[in-house]
Amino acid sequence: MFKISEVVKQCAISADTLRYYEKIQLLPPIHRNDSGIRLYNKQDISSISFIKRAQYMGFSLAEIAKLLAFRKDPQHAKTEVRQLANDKLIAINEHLSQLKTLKNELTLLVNLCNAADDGCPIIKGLEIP
Amino acid sequence: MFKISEVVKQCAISADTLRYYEKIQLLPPIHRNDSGIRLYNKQDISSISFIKRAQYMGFSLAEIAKLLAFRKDPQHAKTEVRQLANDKLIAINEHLSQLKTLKNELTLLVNLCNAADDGCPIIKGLEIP
DNA sequence: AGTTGACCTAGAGTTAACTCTAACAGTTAT
DNA sequence: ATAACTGTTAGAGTTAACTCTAGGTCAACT
Repeated sequence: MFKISEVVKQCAISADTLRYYEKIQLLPPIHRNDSGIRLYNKQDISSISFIKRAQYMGFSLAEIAKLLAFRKDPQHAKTEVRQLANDKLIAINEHLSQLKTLKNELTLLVNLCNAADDGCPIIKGLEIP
Repeated sequence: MFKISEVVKQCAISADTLRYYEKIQLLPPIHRNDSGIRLYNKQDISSISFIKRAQYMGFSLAEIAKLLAFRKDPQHAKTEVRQLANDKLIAINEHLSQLKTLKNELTLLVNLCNAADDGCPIIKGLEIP
């Protein structure tokens, strides 16, 4: 059983965020001691790690809530979760190609900038369209 | 001179957004006719295109405000704008590598999902750490 | 006994970038 | 002339995901 400060350290998350997750029911009501202090158990820690990892992987908290629900009933999860992941992959690919384009354009402009005498080519580049 | 509805079509932007940009002084006060109707001139259209393009390129409205200011005084812009673009490039590279990792992990999990019999490997994959 | 320090709460504030609402005015079409 | 359309405003609401504030309790040290 871990007090909130221990979870803060272990999971690299703020106490506010932990309480917030509980408030929005992303986490279940956490067990309390007689003084009302939250005591997180291993399952809670596992859920928090799950949340952080899923978040890093691009899932929103709303999506993570579904994933956590599915985690309790894996038999029924397969199709829906795969759909969720597939949708994410499509979005990520779109995002990736946009970022690559942006990177190329910016790199070009920054390089041009090193050579230019008059004005700033970054500004000019943005003016073209 | 273009009425707001024309700008909406030409620039693929909402009237609300145009008025919002003027309110936050990203755009200058737009010329009005006797009835108080906004009439955008070519310079305004150019600024709006500039904004949209810069936005697509990953600049925030706050950054774009600076770029627009610099656009009026290109002589002094070079260093600062290049710095802005350089910072953006660094952030984009970071973002790109994170997205690539995420894509690889998700692809792997989705592929595993096709083969699994018990539970959902996406869920299990998230549980590992 | 007193003072930190960690913890608690409800609720407000933050951020970016819109988006919507209500209520009104002027323009165009029939 | 009347209905429909397009425009106007100030200001409130939205979204996600926190983050902070004020005011309080409780346990541990000095």
